[in-house]
This record gives sequence, structure tokens and C-alpha cells, in this order.
Amino acid sequence: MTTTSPDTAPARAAASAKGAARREKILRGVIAIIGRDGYRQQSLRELAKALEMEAQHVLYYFASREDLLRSVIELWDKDSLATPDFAPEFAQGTGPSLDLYVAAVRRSSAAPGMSYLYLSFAADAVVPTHPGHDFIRARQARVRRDLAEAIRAEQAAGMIAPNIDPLRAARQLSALSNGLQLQALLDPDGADCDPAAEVAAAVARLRGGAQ
Amino acid sequence: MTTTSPDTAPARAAASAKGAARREKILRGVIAIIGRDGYRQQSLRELAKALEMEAQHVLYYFASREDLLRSVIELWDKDSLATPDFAPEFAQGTGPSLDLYVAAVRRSSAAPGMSYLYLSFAADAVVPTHPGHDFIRARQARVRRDLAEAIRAEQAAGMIAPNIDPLRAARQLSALSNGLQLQALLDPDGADCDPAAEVAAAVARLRGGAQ
DNA sequence: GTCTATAGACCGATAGAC
DNA sequence: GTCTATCGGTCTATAGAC
Repeated sequence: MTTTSPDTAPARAAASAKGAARREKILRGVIAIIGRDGYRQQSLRELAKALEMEAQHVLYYFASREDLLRSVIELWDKDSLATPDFAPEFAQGTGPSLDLYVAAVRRSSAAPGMSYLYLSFAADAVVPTHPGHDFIRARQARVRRDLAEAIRAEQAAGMIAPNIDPLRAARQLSALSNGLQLQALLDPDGADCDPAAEVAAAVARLRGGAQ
Repeated sequence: MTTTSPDTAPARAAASAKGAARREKILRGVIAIIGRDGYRQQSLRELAKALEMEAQHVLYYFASREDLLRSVIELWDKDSLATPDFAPEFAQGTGPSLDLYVAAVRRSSAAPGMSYLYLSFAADAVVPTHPGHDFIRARQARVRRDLAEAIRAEQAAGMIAPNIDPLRAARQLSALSNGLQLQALLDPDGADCDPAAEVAAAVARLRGGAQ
């Protein structure tokens, strides 16, 4: 007995090599648009117009607007890990580190459009029936897990006090950066709110030994 | 030369005594609904149905769905300050304090529906053209200002090291609690994420003297 | 396999009868 | 002050052209 795949149009499109290429081209197009114009809760039609194609064409490759945005976030994540100047240690398989996390926050702050897309998507996905609910939960959990691992590694190296609970500290770091990014997005021009600097200060505090 | 008010239907409704009472009844109804069913991005029609009235009737008292939700948040804020067991010092005019803030976070966590409404509204209001943009910015700024004031007071009392920048610490505390509340909302049942406890720990750390 | 055109259900909001 | 009708907009789904 073979279980058949859903066989929706987007699934078929992703199956073929040409379809996969077209898919990625759309995703990179959306990232470029958001980088240029910012994310403003654009409708599927607006995004498609900026891509110079029909909305229904986009829906041939993606099941829905939310599926498109989720895929955009996924590609952005993948790109972040693949960018050598951003995460050389990752490329070399050294594993997560707190300094890399600060760099990730900095990179994220430099792309407020993508940063806002993520925040907005995460807020919508709080509703359990939201199609991206599991995705966002898994991503947030992964960040916390990576951070906890990095903290444990620094504890083993004697850089962080051993009495600190890695998971709780990880939870606080990721919450801090999420909250700071919201503040930065709301501030006029983020003049006096630098999320990466604040997270770096929090990491320094952690290393400083204070519980 | 007298400047006339906009004279929209909601403005007229708010002007009369009976209108103001009806308005507040609607707001308390929405708060009750959110407390009972949670906030799930309900449409104006859904909210109206739960209120057992027509959506258009609600729009007679509020300019838009967003105006309604903004007013709900405002009333919730006012109620929080007026609840004696929550903020006795506020009632007595003692001014903000860090312990009060922790209590506010705890109260907020106990009402996840309202907590989510606020987060979702804030995320939407990041877009500068959003009708609630100025409101959310002002509210966030007020929280930071109050926290900074509380920190300064504790510095004057020798409870917090004087070398700490009150505004930066305030920014971090408010960001931390916002981020933790998002985590708590996304977690299955917030089993191992207690925003109030984490914020309390951060306050203790601040008093502990670590920069 | 790729793309387009159309139709349906829902949304927020408005206009006007009563 | 309260209703009904309706507008233009959104996303989604389907049928069919190329």
C-alpha cells in the first residue's frame, strides 16, 4: 500500500526541476521587494504586481499567501546560515555560538522588512489553527535550543558561571532580542535602539558572571 | 474662529451620556469575550455576534474595528491601574515601581487573550500608516519612561548601582517582557515559561549590581 | 506543465431608510 | 438610535486556454 501525496498544484510545481527553480525565483523576488519597499502587510495581489506576475500564478507555486510568506522566512533563514561572512563557524560545522547569535540579530536589524515579516507572521501564528503555527513554534524552539547549547559550551570552557540555567538564559536572550526588534521597528528611525548592541550587552553580562 | 470637531457618528455617540455608557458596555463585553474565548483575530462580525448585536451597530460607536480594539486596550490599561490589589501604590500616587511592573506582567500573563490582543495590535501598528501607530508608540514609550523613573528612584535609594543607564535598562526590561509574552503565547500551555518570574529574575539581577 | 480567467465567500466600511 | 443593503476589497478554488 503506497501513500499518495496530496497532489496539489503547488506540490506538483515543486516536484519538477523547473518548477523548483521558478519557486525559488519568486521567493528571492519577494525578499528583494521586502528589502526595497519594506513589509507592509501587502496583499498577495500587491506582492504579485511587484513581481510583475499574476496573483493566481503565484498560487500555482504556493498553496496560499501564508505558505508563500512562510517559505520566504525559511529561505531567509537558510541564506543567513549560508552567508560565509555571517556564519563562518556554521559553515565549518563548529555549532552555534553566542557571538554568532549577536551577529544574526545585527543582520536581522539591518533588514527591518524581513524582521517585521517574521514578527508579524509569528504574531499571527499564535493562533493554533494558523497554518504556520507549528513552523513558528519549531523555529523559536530551535533558536532557544541552539542558544542553550552555546551557553553550555561556554560553561564547559569556563566563560560562563556553571550555576546559570542554560535553557532559562536562552529563553531570556531570545525574548530580549524579539522584544528589542519590536521596539526598533516602532521607533522613528531606531536612532537610540540598537538591538544587536543590547543583546551583546546581555551576553557580556552573562559572561560577567551575574546570575 | 472655532474649530469644529469631525462630527462622525462615533464622535456624536461618545458625546451623549447614554452613548458613552453604551460604548463602555460594548468594550467590557469585548473584554469578557476575549477573557472567555481568547483573542483569535476575530472579525468585526464575529465579535458583534458574540455581543449579540449587528456589526454595523458596533461601527456606530467605534470608527472601525481597529478603533474598537484600541479602545479595548485603553480600557484594559485603565482598569489595571485602578485595580487596588494590583496597584495600590499607583492609587496612592507613589509612582511607578519595578515590583509593580512585575505584578503587571503577571496580571497580563493571567489574561492571555488580552496579552495576545496587545501583541497582535502592536505588530500591526508597526506600519506607520496604521491608525493605532501613534497610540502604540506612545504606550510603549510611556512604559519605558515609567520603568526608567522607577530605576532612578531605586538608584537614589541605593538599591541599584548608580552606573546603570536607567533608560537602557528600562528598554531591556520592557523588551524582555514583550518577548517572553510572545513565547508564552506560542508555548503549548506555557508550562515552562513564566514571564513574570523571568522578569522578576531580571529585576533581581539589576538590583544584584550586575551591569 | 504553465498560466489565465472567473466565481465564491468573507472582510471592513458606508449610505440611507426608518 | 437602529436597522438593511451594498460597496470595493481580500484570499481561495476551480475550469480551461495555451
